[in-house]
Amino acid sequence: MFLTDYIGALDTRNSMNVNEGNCLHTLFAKQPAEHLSASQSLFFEGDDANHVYEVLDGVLRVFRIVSDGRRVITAFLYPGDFIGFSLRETYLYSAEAVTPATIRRMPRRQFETAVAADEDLRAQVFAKTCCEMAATQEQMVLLACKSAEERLCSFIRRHMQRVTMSGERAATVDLPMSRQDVADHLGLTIETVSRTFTKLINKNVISLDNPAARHLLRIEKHGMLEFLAGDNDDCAEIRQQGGLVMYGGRGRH
Amino acid sequence: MFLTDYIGALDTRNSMNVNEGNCLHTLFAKQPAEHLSASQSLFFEGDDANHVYEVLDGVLRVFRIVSDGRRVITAFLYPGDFIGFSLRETYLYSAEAVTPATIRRMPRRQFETAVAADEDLRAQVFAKTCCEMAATQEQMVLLACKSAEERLCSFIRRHMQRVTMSGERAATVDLPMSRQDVADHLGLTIETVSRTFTKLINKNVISLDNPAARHLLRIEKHGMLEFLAGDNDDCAEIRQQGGLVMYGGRGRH
DNA sequence: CGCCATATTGAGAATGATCAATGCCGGTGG
DNA sequence: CCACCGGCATTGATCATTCTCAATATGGCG
Repeated sequence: MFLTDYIGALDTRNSMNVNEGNCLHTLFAKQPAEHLSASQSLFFEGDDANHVYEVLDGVLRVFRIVSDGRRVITAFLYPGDFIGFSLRETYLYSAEAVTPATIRRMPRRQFETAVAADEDLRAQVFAKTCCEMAATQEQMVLLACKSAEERLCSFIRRHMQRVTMSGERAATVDLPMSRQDVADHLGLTIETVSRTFTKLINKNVISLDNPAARHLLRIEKHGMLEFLAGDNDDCAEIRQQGGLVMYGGRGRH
Repeated sequence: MFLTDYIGALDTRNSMNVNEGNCLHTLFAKQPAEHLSASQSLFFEGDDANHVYEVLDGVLRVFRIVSDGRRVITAFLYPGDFIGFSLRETYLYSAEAVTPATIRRMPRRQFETAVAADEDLRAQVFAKTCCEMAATQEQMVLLACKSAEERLCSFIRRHMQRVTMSGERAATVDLPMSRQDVADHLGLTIETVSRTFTKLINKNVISLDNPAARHLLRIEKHGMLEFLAGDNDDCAEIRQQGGLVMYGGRGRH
C-alpha cells in the first residue's frame, strides 16, 4: 500500500512485518525480486491492474498525467510500502522508479485469494489502507492551504520520517527525487521549489555540504523545519469547542 | 464510505445496494435511523472512532481544522455513502450535517465482526474503499493544478453526478452547501468562489432562476461546464508513450 | 423594522507562475 | 586533455491569479 508515509502514529510498517503469524512481507517473499533502474516504469495509468507490488528497496513515484500534460505525483513509495491494494480493474496512476529499486510482484488474483483466506493478512491490508487514506488526506490539506515554504518543509520532514530508521534525527538526508518531482508532488513549479530551497538555505534551516550534491541535505535546525512546516497540532481544544468560527482564507504566512 | 462521488465508472452505489446477498445497506437497516439538523455535528476529529455510519438522506461535510484555524473540507457525503470504514483508533476528521440529514450508526466492533464473517460484505467494503481512494486522488489533482474556474466547474459536475439519479441531465441542481463550504473544499476563498460563480453566470454557463435562491443553479450549458472543468481525458495515448515529457508548471489557463 | 448571517463587489497587495538567461556537472568525442 | 553538449538547477524580471481587507447588498427572522 502506498502513501504509508508521514503518519507516525498509524505507521504499521515496523510492527506488522515482524508479526509471528502470516504477514504481507512473507507473503511476497515467495515472489522473485525484480530490479528497476532509475526512471524505469512499473505500470501505466489505465493498464489492467493485474499485479500488486511490494517495494523492497529504493523510491518510486506514483503519478497521473492530467489533460494539459502536467504531472501530479500523488505519492512517493518507500521500502515497506505496497502498491495496488485498493484497486480493481485498472491502475488509476502510473508508477516509476525514482532511484534504482527492488520490488516483488504478485498476481492480483493470487493476492486476493491469500488475503481472503487469512485473518492476519486482512488486518494488515486494512492497516495499510488506513495509513494510505490518512496520508492522502494529509496531502490534500497541504495542497489546499499551505504556502510554498510550508509545503517544502512538510515534504522534507515526511521524507525524513520515511528514510530514517525509527525516529532518531539524522544530520543529513538524501532527497533522491529531482526538483521537478518535488514540484509535481507539491503543486508548485520547479522555479518556486528551487527558490524555496534557496530561502531555507539562506535562513540556515538546511544546508548543502557540497553544492554539487544538491540532493544531499544537511538539516541545520530541526525545530525550525518543523515549525515552518506549519502542521503544529495545537488546536485540539478549538476543534472541540465547535462554535469558534475562523474558517476561510488560505492564510498564506 | 465517503468520497464515493465523481468516479462514475467505479460507482457501486446503485449496483451494490440491490444485491441478492448480504449488503451493507441491509446490514445497517437494523440500526435505528437518526436525524441531524443542519450544521449538527456527528463526531469530532480526534474522538474515539467508535462507530461507522451510513448516510440515508441529506448532505454531510467531512473536514479538518488546521493549525491556523482554517478548515479543509476533504469530502461531502451523500445518501449511500458510508463513513469510517478506513479508520482505526480515532476519527481523523470531523463530520457535520450540511442539510438536515438522516443516518444510521453501528458500533465499530459490531461492524467489523459482521464484515469479517461475510465475503459479500467484505467485497462491498473493498469497493467503497476503492471509490473513496479514487475520489480523494481526483481531489488531489484538482487542488494540485486547477484554476479557480476549473475547480468550481469540476465541483458542480461532481455534485450533479451525486444528486441526480443515474445519469440524466437535470436542468437545475440544488447546491445546498454555503459558499464558504465550497471555498473550503476547493482550496479557495469565499470571495474567489463568489467571483467565479458570477463569471460563470456572466458567461451564461449557469444561471440563477431566482437571485434569492443562490443555491438553486440552472445549468445552461452542460458541455461548456464540462469543458471548463478541465478534466478532458484526451491524453491516454500520451501517457502510454512514456517518453513524451511536458511536465511542470501549474498551467493556469 | 432592524439585526444577523451570508453573499457580492471593489481596490490593492502578494504569492507564485511564466518567460528567459545563466550556471553547473557529467559524459562524449575529437 | 579539453571543448562541446544535454540535463538539471538556479536566478532574475515581469505578469497574473488569487488573497486580503473593506464596503456594500440581500434575505431570513425575531
